[in-house]
Amino acid sequence: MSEITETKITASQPEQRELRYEPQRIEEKWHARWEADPALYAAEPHTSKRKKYYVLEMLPYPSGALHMGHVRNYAIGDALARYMWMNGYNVLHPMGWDAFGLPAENAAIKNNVPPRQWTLSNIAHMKAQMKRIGFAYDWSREVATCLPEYYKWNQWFFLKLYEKGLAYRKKSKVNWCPECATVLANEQVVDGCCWRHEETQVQQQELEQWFVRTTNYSEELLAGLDKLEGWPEKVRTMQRNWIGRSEGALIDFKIDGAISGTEKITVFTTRIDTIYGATSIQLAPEHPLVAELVGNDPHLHSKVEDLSREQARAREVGDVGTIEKHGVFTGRYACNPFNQEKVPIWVANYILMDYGTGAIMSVPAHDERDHEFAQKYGLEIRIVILPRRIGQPPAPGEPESPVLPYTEKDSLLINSGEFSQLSNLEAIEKMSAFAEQNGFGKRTVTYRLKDWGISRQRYWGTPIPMLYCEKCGVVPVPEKDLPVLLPENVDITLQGGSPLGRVPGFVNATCPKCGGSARRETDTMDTFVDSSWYFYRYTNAKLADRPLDTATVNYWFPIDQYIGGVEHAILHLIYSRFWTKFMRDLGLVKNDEPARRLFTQGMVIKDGAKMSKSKGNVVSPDDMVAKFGADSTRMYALFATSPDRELDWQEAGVEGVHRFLGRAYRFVMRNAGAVHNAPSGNGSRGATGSAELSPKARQIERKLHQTIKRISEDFQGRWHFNTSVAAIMEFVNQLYAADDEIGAGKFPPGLLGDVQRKLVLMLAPFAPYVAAELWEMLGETKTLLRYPWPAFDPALAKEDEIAYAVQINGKLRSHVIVPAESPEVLVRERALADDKVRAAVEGKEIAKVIVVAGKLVNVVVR
RNA sequence: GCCGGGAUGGCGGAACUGGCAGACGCAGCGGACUUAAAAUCCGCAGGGCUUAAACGGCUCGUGGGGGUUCGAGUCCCCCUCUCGGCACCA
Repeated sequence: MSEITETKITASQPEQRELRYEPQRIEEKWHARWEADPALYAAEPHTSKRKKYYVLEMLPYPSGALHMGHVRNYAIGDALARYMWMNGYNVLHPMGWDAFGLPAENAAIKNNVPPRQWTLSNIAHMKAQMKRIGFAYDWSREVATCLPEYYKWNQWFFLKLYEKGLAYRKKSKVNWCPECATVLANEQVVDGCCWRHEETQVQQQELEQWFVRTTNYSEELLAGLDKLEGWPEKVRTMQRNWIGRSEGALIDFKIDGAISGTEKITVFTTRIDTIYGATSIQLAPEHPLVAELVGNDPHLHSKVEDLSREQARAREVGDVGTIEKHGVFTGRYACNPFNQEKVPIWVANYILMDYGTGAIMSVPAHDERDHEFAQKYGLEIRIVILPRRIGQPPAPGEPESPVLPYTEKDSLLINSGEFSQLSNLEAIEKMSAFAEQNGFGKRTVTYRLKDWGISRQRYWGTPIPMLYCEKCGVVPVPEKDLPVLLPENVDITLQGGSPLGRVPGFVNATCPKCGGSARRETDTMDTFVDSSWYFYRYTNAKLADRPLDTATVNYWFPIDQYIGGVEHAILHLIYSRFWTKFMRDLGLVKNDEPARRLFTQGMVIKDGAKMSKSKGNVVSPDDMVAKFGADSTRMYALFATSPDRELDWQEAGVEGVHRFLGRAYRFVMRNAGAVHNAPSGNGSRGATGSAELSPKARQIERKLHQTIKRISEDFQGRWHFNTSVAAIMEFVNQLYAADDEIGAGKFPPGLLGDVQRKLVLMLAPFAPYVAAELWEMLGETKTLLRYPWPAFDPALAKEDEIAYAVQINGKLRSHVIVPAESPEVLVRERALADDKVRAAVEGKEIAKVIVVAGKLVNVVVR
């Protein structure tokens, strides 16, 4: 690899120069040719007889440079795209940029570069990197979300959301990251910290915010998961948990001694069957009733304040769930509607206002948290469910005292009035119905999923197209006035409030309704809005008067294969599912889900740890490409392990792939000439009949077909491209092993030509540069992307003979070689005739002989 | 705590529905070519024992313990470690 030696050889042995695999030379040549290659463009709908196939990799944030995770992601998608082209599909394989976002502003502050400039130059650089690596993207459809041509449609969608009542404004407690100086969505808070600043604790603040009613689609977002069979179960589970549906009931407890205007507390429970065990009511510190219950009692008041603070702090730190439970008795009582019992009303720090009703009935006997709390404060623990029929002994390992949330079918209610003796599942049914009939409760469904807060107090994002008029109130910007342009030359600082609020030319506007003066909304949209629908825009990226063309979208959608990191399992993938459903309801698209299949690739690590600047273990794609070439870099990313697993980057492994490509390259270099004039066989044998093949040639032919079979199956099935690459390596190794015959010109030229063409075709999805070079060398002119993927002939792939493993009592002792498809009796006979078997069996009784067709014989002796 | 991955040579990893564990690659060792080195080509290669050596033979071996089976990396039960996700959600 050293340059010194290279020069020397070039000088002293010019004839060897050609045999040397020089990726830089090859890749630069093809890189230039592909710059304007129409083969990379998808055909417009119905202009091609090919079936459509939409393969999409998640669009990157233009942070400055590609990292190995990108390379891996795109290498997977690109291999698939190329394979699908070769299999006759009209492939849409686009790329774009998730170009709004905070890092551009941080860079602006740090380096005094305008965000737009910083972003666009990053895009230019990263696009050049992608092209250098040879990804076959249709760049005519490129999208950058920070350009008005794109974000205009974010604003348009926002107006539609507003029109449909799906966007609304409310003052609410929000997650505030002091580092970003902006609000975060719930989804962007990780362990109480900002998703971008893992060290920065999120604070709670009250602000007027725009929200999108994602919860309108809770049920459909959940139900749709069952149908997404092409999505990883892991992602579906994560989304199910995130949506967090629970069925339960709302139950009213009358407050003893009415308070002004309010006389009941409504609790939410999923376990109405335990209601006879409720020994207190617990309210969240923020519950609106608390203030009234506390009244003028200063002691109680400060106690509640403490509880509230404890909860807020726990939330900020992210260890809600582990803090010590505290509470305070309000001195008041409420009435259990089932048994008319008076239970004390408490306020507790473990009750959350934003789930259910912010009030619970506490059942210490059958809920761990309530149990802990009751023990601490000496509240009654009353068992109302037994885990089994009375009179039956406890099963081994079953606790005598069932202080557990029993849900088994044969669990039994006790001490529950007329509901005693019912199983708890029956009880849930009957008690819910009873509560509804008597007007003090009703069945309900609660979700954990919240509406999506999209307001960001940042500059580099899509302006929210709304106006505030003193006379008319909140007024949407008329569609014809879109886009609301993001002003340039804005002074960006991290001081509080939206930067746009300090741009008078932006803020001051005219009310479209009354013509009076109005103030513009100065917040921008969460960048997850941008990425919620970008893949639709690719189908017609230049459309000027609409976000998309429905007919074109309907041709391409749903996405056939979406590929990206699992870190987007919740955020991006829930928002974009929501957006699709919203678009469908607008009549813009007809698909319910954006993507039929989703693949989440594993992370790229180095030395067992995530690559990071602080650890100093970052491997730059540029370095790899410079050292070993793009083909080796991307092929290694597929070879090192299967795409779904974590990949430990080893430079020596890249070098190994480079060596392999060199072997393949040299093989074709040496043998291409021999076949130029030979008939180009459509069958693998060309002009030569089967009978004339030497054993070695027959073996090569067989291996060829076996290899095509393996790779085709890997693409269609499990995507274990690591074994696909290994299979090609094995094949090339066999070609070298036959070099005595091939080198001596003893191989039929038809076969030799076929072998080389198909070898190149198989390399094409993984190492497109060297494949293109060798393809040309073989005298082929048609571009590889439009050349059909080779078919395999099962008859030619079949072995003539099979070596059966022979075991004695399950231990390998020998092998016997028999013709393929020998009947079982023959295999058995040959195995028993084997010397080692006879020796082992000598004087013993053969109990059984097991023959596994095509694999082994096991002789069981006693 | 709950849910879901994972644990296989010196290393990355193969073994697809139970059937020859370690494909392929890296590192290593030996040889060919070379004045020499690099590059290239060929070969060896899980551990232990046996053998002067080679061949061969025996034996142990897929995180640990048990089980099912003619046969288990693969299936079942229990446990350890590890990585991800969720976590007072009532």
